[in-house]
Amino acid sequence: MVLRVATWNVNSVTARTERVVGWLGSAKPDVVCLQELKTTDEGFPTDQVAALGYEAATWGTGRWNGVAILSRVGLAEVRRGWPGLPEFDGVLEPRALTATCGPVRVTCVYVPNGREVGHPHYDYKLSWLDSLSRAVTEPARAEVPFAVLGDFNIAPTDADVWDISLFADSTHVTAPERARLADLEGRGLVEIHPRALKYDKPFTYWDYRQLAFPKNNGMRIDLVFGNEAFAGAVSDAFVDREERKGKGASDHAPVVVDLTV
DNA sequence: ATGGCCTGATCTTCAGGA
Repeated sequence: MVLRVATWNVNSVTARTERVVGWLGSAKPDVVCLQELKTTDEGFPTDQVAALGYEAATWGTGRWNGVAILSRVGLAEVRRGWPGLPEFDGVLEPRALTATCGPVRVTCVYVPNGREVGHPHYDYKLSWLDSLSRAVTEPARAEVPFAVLGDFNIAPTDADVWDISLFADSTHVTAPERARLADLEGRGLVEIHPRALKYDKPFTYWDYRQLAFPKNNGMRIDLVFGNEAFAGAVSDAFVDREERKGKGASDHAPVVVDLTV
């Protein structure tokens, strides 16, 4: 079967409901990982996505963070986080959700931002990523197609930001962060590189400020890592840049991966 | 015009985002 899997940081599913529902209807993904819901489980527009045929697993606690997995090919064995998931300021934040959706198992992640190098949130980001690596060790080796996908808040290479000279001493591009991505690859996951539909680089995020989108001052921080079974089934992958356009857009564009499984 | 954003809550100002 052909399966379309996507990840998208929606920057508030409440503010974005119309755009999310519209995109589901036009892109017709089978499985979607959403990040930054910025609402509670009760606040998620479950009925509106159900009307399009999607089951929804959510983990949202309020104003910050929040992740969901939508599926129209089945939704089973849902797990919130994993044992050993670090807390920040004593709070277990809703940043990871895993589910089996038909033939694939997916882990949806919203990796901590880090704020500034040296900030406690940066240390939290690195610890969180270490915890992720441990959590994916087993599914990475499994025969079931598995992917971890979401907003990693890391640009894998210098080419994944519009101007690396502006990122000296910044989060998102540091060696310790990138080492965590390499660690995922060391556990048998490979990065699925999306095509850009315009310009040369498949950026996934453009700041709302300073005309970043029209200038294409973007970053590629929404990433997909698949195990061998998942990567071997990929037929196409691209960034749906069109969704970043217009009034009421998220500051992130969806990353879409097509599989033949 | 040489700076230009968006969200939700603590709500007319702020933190956080990246």
